[in-house]
Amino acid sequence: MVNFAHTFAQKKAISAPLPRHKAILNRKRVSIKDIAALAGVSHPTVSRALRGEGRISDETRSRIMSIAQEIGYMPNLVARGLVMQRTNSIGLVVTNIGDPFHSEIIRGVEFAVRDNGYSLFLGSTTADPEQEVRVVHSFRGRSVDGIIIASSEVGAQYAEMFDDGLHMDVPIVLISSHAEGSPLHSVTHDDYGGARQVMAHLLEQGYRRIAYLGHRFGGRVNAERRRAWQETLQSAGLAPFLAINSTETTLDHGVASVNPLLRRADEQWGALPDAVFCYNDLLAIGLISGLRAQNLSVPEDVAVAGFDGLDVAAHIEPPLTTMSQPRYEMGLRAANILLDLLKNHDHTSQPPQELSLRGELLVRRSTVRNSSGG
Amino acid sequence: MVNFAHTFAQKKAISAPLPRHKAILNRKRVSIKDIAALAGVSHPTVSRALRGEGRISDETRSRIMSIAQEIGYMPNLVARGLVMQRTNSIGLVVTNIGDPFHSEIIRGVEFAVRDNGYSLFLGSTTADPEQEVRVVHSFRGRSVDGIIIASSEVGAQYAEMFDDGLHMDVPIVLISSHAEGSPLHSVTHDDYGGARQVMAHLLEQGYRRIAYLGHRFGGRVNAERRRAWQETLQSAGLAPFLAINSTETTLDHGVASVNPLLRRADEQWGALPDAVFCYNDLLAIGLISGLRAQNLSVPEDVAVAGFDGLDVAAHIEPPLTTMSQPRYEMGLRAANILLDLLKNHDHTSQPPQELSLRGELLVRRSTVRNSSGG
DNA sequence: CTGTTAGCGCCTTCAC
DNA sequence: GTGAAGGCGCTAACAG
Repeated sequence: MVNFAHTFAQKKAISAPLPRHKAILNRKRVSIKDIAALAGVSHPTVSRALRGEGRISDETRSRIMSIAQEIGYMPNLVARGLVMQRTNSIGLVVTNIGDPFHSEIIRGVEFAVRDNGYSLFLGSTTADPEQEVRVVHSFRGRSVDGIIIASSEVGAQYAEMFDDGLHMDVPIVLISSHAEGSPLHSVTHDDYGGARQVMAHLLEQGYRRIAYLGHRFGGRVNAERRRAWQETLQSAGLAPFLAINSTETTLDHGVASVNPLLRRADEQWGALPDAVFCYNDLLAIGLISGLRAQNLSVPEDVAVAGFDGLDVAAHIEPPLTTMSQPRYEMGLRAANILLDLLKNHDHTSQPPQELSLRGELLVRRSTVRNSSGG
Repeated sequence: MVNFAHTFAQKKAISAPLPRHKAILNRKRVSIKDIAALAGVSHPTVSRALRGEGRISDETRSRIMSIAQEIGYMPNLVARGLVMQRTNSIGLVVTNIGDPFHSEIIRGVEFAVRDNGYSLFLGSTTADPEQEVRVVHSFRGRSVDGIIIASSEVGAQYAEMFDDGLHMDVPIVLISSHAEGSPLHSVTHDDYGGARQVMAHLLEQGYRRIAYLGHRFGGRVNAERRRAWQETLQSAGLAPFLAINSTETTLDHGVASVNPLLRRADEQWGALPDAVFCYNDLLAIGLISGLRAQNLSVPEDVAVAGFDGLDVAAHIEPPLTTMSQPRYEMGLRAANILLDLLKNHDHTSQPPQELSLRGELLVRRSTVRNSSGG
């Protein structure tokens, strides 16, 4: 089906020298010394030839190249990393790989990283700050050239750890850090602005008793979304506020939030909430499912809005109104910031880059009454 | 919030020696030579002390340990990897990180790997065989100790590439390979058996015109599910068969499958299909969404069954009947097989391990008429 | 118990 | 243009 020899022959020998003959890979791995012996030159010469660097006669170069390809030479990146003090690898830390928000970030980072010839270490933390620190340190032990941390629980404290901000040996870029005020490179989503948009939409639709279903351990991100909710209601002269906090942001926790939510609403308003603004889509989708199980219909009885813009949000019933974050792009941009920093050999002198991206409000039926739209 | 110094003090110095004083990490990274100089011993002695190996007086050992901790020593895993010919890292190849099926596999692998002190390289292929080969070779260049490949498009051909099956320098474990008959270590799901269960359920519910919505590039996996579908219908004396193939397995492709499906059904049966068995949950959820857009109700007009057991499948409307694969466990088991192989220094002599896991049929409302269950 | 010597595979001065 | 020597940080073999 796939002709590997052919595949190989088309690539530059140095970047991915594939063996002409299968079976060659079985031998102990060949080094530049082996090539040198076969070519009758010294290994530094082979090294230069393979990297296309230095003045070398075309004749010896092509001879070396063809031998390299013949015996299936493949540069040892570990050895190169040791001498170069640069591994061409970066580490990515996420809290939960299974969460669609994070998996899109991983996808973006992976693409950018691979596209630039780097390799990617992946580690997860399950939102445990100590585990996060442990993973970051393990990456440093691996001598990665840079680190990206999504949903950091530690955030600004890295600056303290490393004493004076960015002056650490390996640059760090944060994505949607849960921690406050990081003097570090970062890519964030405009959570406050986005949440204001959602709230404005809900008010415009005529909802007044708007509850917030938040994330107890959501740190800065949750705080921003909640603040937008609260300020919007205050500006509109609406009170009291009803907020519930979920300890995790899974579908099941969304379902489980229905009862406390309805109970609290009954206490405060003696009625159902008009609408619920959820910390994220998983909670929102779970909530809708739970409401349906209680024979409450969305949006007629209770409207629901989410946050994130998961693909599946468009395909549930009713389709979910949500603030779509450019998750893939956030990963991509974070990786590009890091790779840029790495080009500058002296990344420690760079001022912190702070990039804030805007999402897009996707209005769907879960918040729109008297409409057949989707 | 988090006291790093404290966190560190509790760990063994060798595994994660954190600095007592912040700011120490700013210095050029310290090596065992620095410690040796401070302690007035030779570096090999430091090396031995740190690894708790060899006979060393308790006095010098503890002196070395405390100096190491004091100056924030951290072993350089690149250097260690070079001399040990073993990096304590493994590579994981997936086709699409964003796909929930793969992200759960990643999660399982990552957990097992980290739990055993290994690091994880991640690469994706977008289902391109050449890209898959490229990623695998880049991992070999990184000198990973082993490789796990999910949904391989190449599969058995690795054996050919490496001439005689398992006798390659780095062991490979396949998860749900799309390619046929691999003489390689593998973890698979019993797709044929699982699909038989789904089909038996559909027949039992009285459906007769059962279509299959497949994955054109699903290889072995798709073939097995489709074969189960076809054989079940044949055994039941049902024909003709209606199968549609989607080029990708996304929600949108599920939506887009509605029209060709209904057209074909009209041609073959002059009626709607009774039920549609889908290659996976994403296609199924998209299909349901698309049917709803045409004012067709599930399961009354058309029943729909999926495959994978995504969490969200339980929370859409109607809840989706699906064959739940133990995705996380598949990743976990694959990693454990690999790690076991790695303990045996001579993994080349091991016979291929082939593990087949069984899923669980989750019957929900999308295939059950005249019922209020879910 | 500890120091000396050597080398993993590669790159980078320098000479020639 | 090319070879010789040295070292990245670590572990391994052998002395003592």
